[in-house]
Amino acid sequence: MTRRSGNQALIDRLERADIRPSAQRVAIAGYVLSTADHPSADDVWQRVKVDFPMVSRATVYNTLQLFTEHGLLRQLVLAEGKVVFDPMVEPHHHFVDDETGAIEDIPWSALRVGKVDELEGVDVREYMVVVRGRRRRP
Amino acid sequence: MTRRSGNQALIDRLERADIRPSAQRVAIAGYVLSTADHPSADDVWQRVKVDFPMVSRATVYNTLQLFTEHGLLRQLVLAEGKVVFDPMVEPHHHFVDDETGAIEDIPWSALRVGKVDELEGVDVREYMVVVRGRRRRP
DNA sequence: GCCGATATTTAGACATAGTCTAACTGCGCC
DNA sequence: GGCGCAGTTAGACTATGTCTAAATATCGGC
Ligand SMILES: [Mn+2]
Ligand SMILES: [Mn+2]
Ligand SMILES: [Zn+2]
Ligand SMILES: [Zn+2]
Repeated sequence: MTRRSGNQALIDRLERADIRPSAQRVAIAGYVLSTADHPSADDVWQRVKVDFPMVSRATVYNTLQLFTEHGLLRQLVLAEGKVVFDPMVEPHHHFVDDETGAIEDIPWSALRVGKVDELEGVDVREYMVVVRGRRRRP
Repeated sequence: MTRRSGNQALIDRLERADIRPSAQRVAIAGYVLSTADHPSADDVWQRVKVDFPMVSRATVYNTLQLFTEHGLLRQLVLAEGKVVFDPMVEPHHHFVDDETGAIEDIPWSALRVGKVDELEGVDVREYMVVVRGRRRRP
């Protein structure tokens, strides 16, 4: 299965991450590596199927796992029953809307967290602030 | 179904929270309201069944939900595939051990978070720092 | 270009957390 | 004692995620 391109940048990105750019992987990457949403695996599957109806659920799950292992995505667990994927792999914080469940990024510099290095007896790998509440009506 | 007591304090606590203290609810409360763990619903079920073998899974789920609605517990989602319950309802932060999955409380005063009130366009209900890493070998 | 080896994809079975339903139990009140 | 209701129960059902075994695509050597 080959794909007419415009996808060269995406293919390069996968190859730089040591991932063979199969058609399915490029299709999945095309959505998930550039979204500002924080989609679940099934969200990604639904979206990719629009352009690529034959892609299987297993392939989407496997591919998201692969991208995560190769540092292109992060997995987040912020709400019940759903792992979501985040293409912003640099440290940042998150806001979770109580009403809609939407997850939004908060830039690292927008909040200030102190004294993490004073925690006793732990080697910290990462940390983030999770803010919950409501987006204000405009 | 009646239960020999020593449970009067627990019964009072449920009644103060406007919850009728059935035998099942008292048994569940006896574990979940005083644990330092952050147990899942099925963890609670397994534990309560030791002393109370006939309790059903639905009752445990319903009761934990009820306790949460009445402010005796909080639900946390910090790792995949499992909602956990936390009897410490005051604001605090959490450490998640990458190796064991164990969740530990970090007192509110142990970390310092600034600029949350400067976030634009959101009404903040709560926030916490989630720290991930490894507990250091002693 | 063909061929065997390897990597990837696929459908569907399986596992598990959580929800829902409909029947049953037991207590409070007449 | 019988009625009504809150609470409990077993089990069916749903949804997310994992696993398997077979099919397919790609690659490197010829
Ligand atoms: Mn979704
Ligand atoms: Mn558990
Ligand atoms: Zn993010
Ligand atoms: Zn806690």
